[in-house]
Order: sequence, then C-alpha cells, then structure tokens
Amino acid sequence: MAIQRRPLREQIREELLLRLDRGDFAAGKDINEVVLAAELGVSRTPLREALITLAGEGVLESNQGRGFRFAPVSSKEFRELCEIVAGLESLALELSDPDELREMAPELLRLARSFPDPVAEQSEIEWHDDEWHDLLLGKCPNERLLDLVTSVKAGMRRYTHLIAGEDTLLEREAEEHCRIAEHLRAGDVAAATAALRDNWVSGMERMTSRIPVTPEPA
Amino acid sequence: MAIQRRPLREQIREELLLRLDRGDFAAGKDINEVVLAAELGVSRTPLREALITLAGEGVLESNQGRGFRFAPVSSKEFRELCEIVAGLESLALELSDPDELREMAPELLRLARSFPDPVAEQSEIEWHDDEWHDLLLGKCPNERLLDLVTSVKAGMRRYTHLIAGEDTLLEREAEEHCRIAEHLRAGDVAAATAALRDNWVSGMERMTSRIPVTPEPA
DNA sequence: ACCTTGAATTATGAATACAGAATACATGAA
DNA sequence: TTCATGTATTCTGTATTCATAATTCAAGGT
Repeated sequence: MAIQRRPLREQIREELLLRLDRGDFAAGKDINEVVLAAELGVSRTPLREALITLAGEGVLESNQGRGFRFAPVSSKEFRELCEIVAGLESLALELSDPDELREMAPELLRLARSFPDPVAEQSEIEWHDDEWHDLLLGKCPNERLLDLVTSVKAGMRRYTHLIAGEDTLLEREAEEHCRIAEHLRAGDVAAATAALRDNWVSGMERMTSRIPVTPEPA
Repeated sequence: MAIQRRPLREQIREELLLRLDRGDFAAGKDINEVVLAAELGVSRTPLREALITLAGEGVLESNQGRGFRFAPVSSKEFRELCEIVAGLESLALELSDPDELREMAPELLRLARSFPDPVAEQSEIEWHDDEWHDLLLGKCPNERLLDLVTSVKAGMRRYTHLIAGEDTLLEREAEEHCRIAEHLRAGDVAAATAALRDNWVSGMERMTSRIPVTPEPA
C-alpha cells in the first residue's frame, strides 16, 4: 500500500466540511482560530490555510481584522447556489457522450431505486445522493467543470443538515433521479437535462421553507 | 476618504495576476516562495495564503512537498474553461431581467463599437473587453454566480497575454459584441444568449492555435 | 559507462513568536 | 442613568523559526 501524505490544510478542510454536515457549527458563528486549532490538534498556520480555501468556496466569510466566520445561510443564497449547480450539471450532461450516458443509464436507475434504509445514518443518506450525481457526471470529459461542481457543492454543505430526517423529501429525490435515468436510457439527453434542472429547482423549493432567517449580526 | 485596509494576501493575489497578464511567468514554472516573497517585499506567510487561493482558482497547481507552480497551459484546458464561462455567462443572462437588459443594450452597443486604439496598451485592451462583459452581466441578480464567473476568469488569465497585438481578433470580438447587444435591444434574450455562447466558442477556436504545447515535466 | 547509494543542500510544510487592530470593560463626566 | 473616553484584553495578520521531505551531486560498485 502506498501510504498517503496529504497536506494538513486539506485534511482540515475535509474535517471542517464533515462537521458542517453534522450541523456542528452555527451559521454566522465567528471562528476562534486558537481554540479551533487546539481542538483539531494542529497549529494555526495550516488551519488558516484551510479557512482561506473554504472562504474561496463561499463556505466562510472573512473580514479584515475580524477573522473568519461561517457564512450565514439565506434562502436567497441557497436559491443562487441551486441555479448555479443546475446550470453546471446540465452543462456537464450536454458535454458528455450520449452513448456513454445511455450505457450508464441502467446503473443509474438501479442506484436511484436502492435508496438507503430510512433509519440509516444521515451522512450515509447524503453520501448516497452525492454518489448518484457523481456517477451521472462521471462521463463528462471537462475535468475543470467537474472540479468546479465539487467546489460549488462544498458551498452548499451548510444547508444539507437542514433536511435531516425528512423521508418524503428523499423519496421525491429518488423519484426524480429515476426519471432522469429513464430519459438517458431512451437516449434523450435534452429531456434528461431538463429533468435534471427540474430536480434542482424542486429541491430548492422543497428546502427553501426550512431555512431559518438569520439576521445579519451588527 | 475612507482609507482602505486589505489583507496582504489579496494584494499579493492581484499583483500575481497582473504579472501573469503581462506574461512575466512561464507556464509550468515552479515557484520559489522565498525568492518571490523577497521580490514582493512580504513574508512567506501571506504569500502562501495568496498561492493557496490561486491554486483554488486553478491558476496554480500544488504538489505535496513540491510546492506551487503555474499550471501548464493546454488547449484542452482552455477549451474547458471557455465551455464553462460560456455556460455561466449564458446562465447569468437568462437569469437577468429582460427589460433591464433591453435598457442597457444601447450602452453595450456604444461600448462595443468604441474599441480602443490599436496602439493602446495591451492591458487597456483587455480591460476594455472585461468591462464589456461585466456590464453585460451586471444586471444578473445572482451574486454568487457573478463571483464564480470572476473566479473562473482568473483561471483564464494565463492565456490572455497570448493574444497580445492581434488586431483582427479584437475586431472579430467587437463585431460579436455588437451582435449580442443588438439582440438584446430587440428584446430577444434567447438569441443574445446563443450569440454569447458563439462568442466564447469562436474565441476558443481563434485562440486554440496559438497555445504552445507544453510537455508535462517529469 | 551506468546505475545505485548516501551525504549535503535546498525548499517546503508546520509551529511558534510578535505587533497591532478590534473588542470589552471600567472609570468618570454630564 | 447614560454616554464618552481611556485602558486592558483578546484575537487576528504577519514574520520568523524549526523540522523534514525532496533534490542534487558525488563516490563507489557492477
């Protein structure tokens, strides 16, 4: 086995995103670098590097002299992110080879139908959903586009824990995934793209009601 | 006047992008942090922060233990970036208020026609082009999308200096801008969007021949 | 001659130290 | 009481230092 040596900043970034998924951090909360570094068992330097990366992805905000804080959530921003990801994933689909998409359709269908046990871990459910989208986009030859999608989705992680334990939402999601896959199996990429857009739009609408209004701290 | 206080990392980032526009750096070139920090008159810490940001935007690559280097240029990557920006700008246009776009059309036309003097500074010419696109997208209400466009375009700056002193290319560009603006004036956003896509595609084709093939360093 | 091996050098990744801005707090005047 | 002002404290932004991985180069063996 080739043992992995990755920069601390990347590991820290992932750990912070994980905690974000778990809802550990309150949106809008200021980050105390010394405390957080101690908690993670690293020094401030790689921690700050990770924070800067996350700020670049929109997960955090930074203000001169005031450090970093988790960007406050808002239904406006969530809508904006959904519009962006919908556009990017649609583009990725359009750039993919239609034949390869058709070949992959059965696998996509299978995965969409086998949604995880309702009592499964929240993290596992989210992972299942992510995996489906990753598989869908996997045939897109535009690597930069795929990286970009990953990065933008990181910025959406602040919202994912809000849907915890909502079975009906997940069923709708699975349903829509099936529809997309069926279009692909039929070789109709345009229809699949449209369905994918709808998937994000409806996901947006489903979520928008559960986003708390967070007043901007003075 | 409110005097500005901005983090060094941001100023460094901009300075590096400026130098990139000027073609100061060879693509694929390794960065020596100590040398560059001394050259800029700052310490390695804020420099590294800027480098990490730029790596996140795709301007640089980073390898464990090997530090940062300017990402090598390739026609494949340039094509990918053009596809992405075309998609994002089209999306921004579709999300804009059609009425506001129509109102802005005359200004866009004026600006497109008044392309700068052929003998103007290269940087000024590029700025002119950027300004036109910024104005075009300015009415889009999706702020995150606009930030994203800016970020992706930063990743394209490695290519801009390659078109230095190509008058014919610029005339084609201005021509296409006029066409887009005229569609908007007519209230036909869909046609304008299509023309915008074409603008990027043709820009891609025009450029692709002048991108040198850089063999991957071992 | 070519490849391997190991010491010396160089540069990065991470930790620590330091200076100054932002905040909190307390004291005093209106 | 309330507001203002000065002071102490906290935390960030930047510089410096330290440890170790990566590279270079030379010596020795095949």
